[in-house]
Amino acid sequence: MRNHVNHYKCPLCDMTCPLPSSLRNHMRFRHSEDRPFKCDYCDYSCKNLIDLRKHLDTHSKEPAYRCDFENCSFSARSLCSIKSHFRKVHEGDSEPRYKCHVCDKCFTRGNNLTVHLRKKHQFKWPSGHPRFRYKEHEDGYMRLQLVRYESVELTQQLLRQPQDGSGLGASLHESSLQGILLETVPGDPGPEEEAEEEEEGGGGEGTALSAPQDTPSPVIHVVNQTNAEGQREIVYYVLSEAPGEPPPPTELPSGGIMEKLEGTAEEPKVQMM
DNA sequence: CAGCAGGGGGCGG
DNA sequence: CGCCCCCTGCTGA
Repeated sequence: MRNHVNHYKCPLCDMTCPLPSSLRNHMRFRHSEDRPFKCDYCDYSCKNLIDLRKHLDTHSKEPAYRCDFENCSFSARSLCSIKSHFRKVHEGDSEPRYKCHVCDKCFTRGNNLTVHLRKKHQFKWPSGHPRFRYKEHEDGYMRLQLVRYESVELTQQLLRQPQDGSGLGASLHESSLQGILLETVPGDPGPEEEAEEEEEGGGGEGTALSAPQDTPSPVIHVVNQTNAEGQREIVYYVLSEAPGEPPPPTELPSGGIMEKLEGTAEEPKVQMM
């Protein structure tokens, strides 16, 4: 009870879950090809009922969803379209809220920012992590989440076993953790302009990656590595348990959400810290 | 070409 | 369910 970490690790990938049931759920979705829910009108099949219902909407001729707002005749064939319409038209929420943390360009949708990050800044997501996560900041903007909350066990395993002899292929970053420069950032959320021996290229636009201000004192491990292709990768690991302090109520939801992202930049202007 | 937006699908919580 | 993925067509610079 002293910490909120995920204790149950998937044997097939680096996912960890807080409960056996959630791990079972994960394995069913992620590592099973069973698609017991089949569409009666086409060859489509999927893994749960919700997705099947979403698919069935695509077979209906007329829009299944209508806007509830007074005198609004907007209709759409998907629920998310209705919701985005409502936010945009009836709640005046039309300002783009997804902000690129590198060049401060704003986008209306997360996936459009994703395209921008990949094409303009050569970001990518590591294997086993199929998407970017965006986090809402104090200023209301959604920005790429550059840290991931890991369990204590997971992080210690990572730091302790740089290479696995068995080659089971299930460890965190496989055996690619050789020649790592490891740097720990103290909990002080001050301006951590900790220049390494590497020179910074472009310079000016470097938006600082700040530790979540609302967390007490997260222990952040910054792993700087070079992968097989010679590209430089930076991986952030954040322990969700700050020693001697209770987990914050605002962030770090009950399960000890873990997020990990690594950004890579092929240019020598790695600025994410 | 970059950005926006609709539609449909995947999947973690 | 919510968030993000991809694919695609449209639009303006």
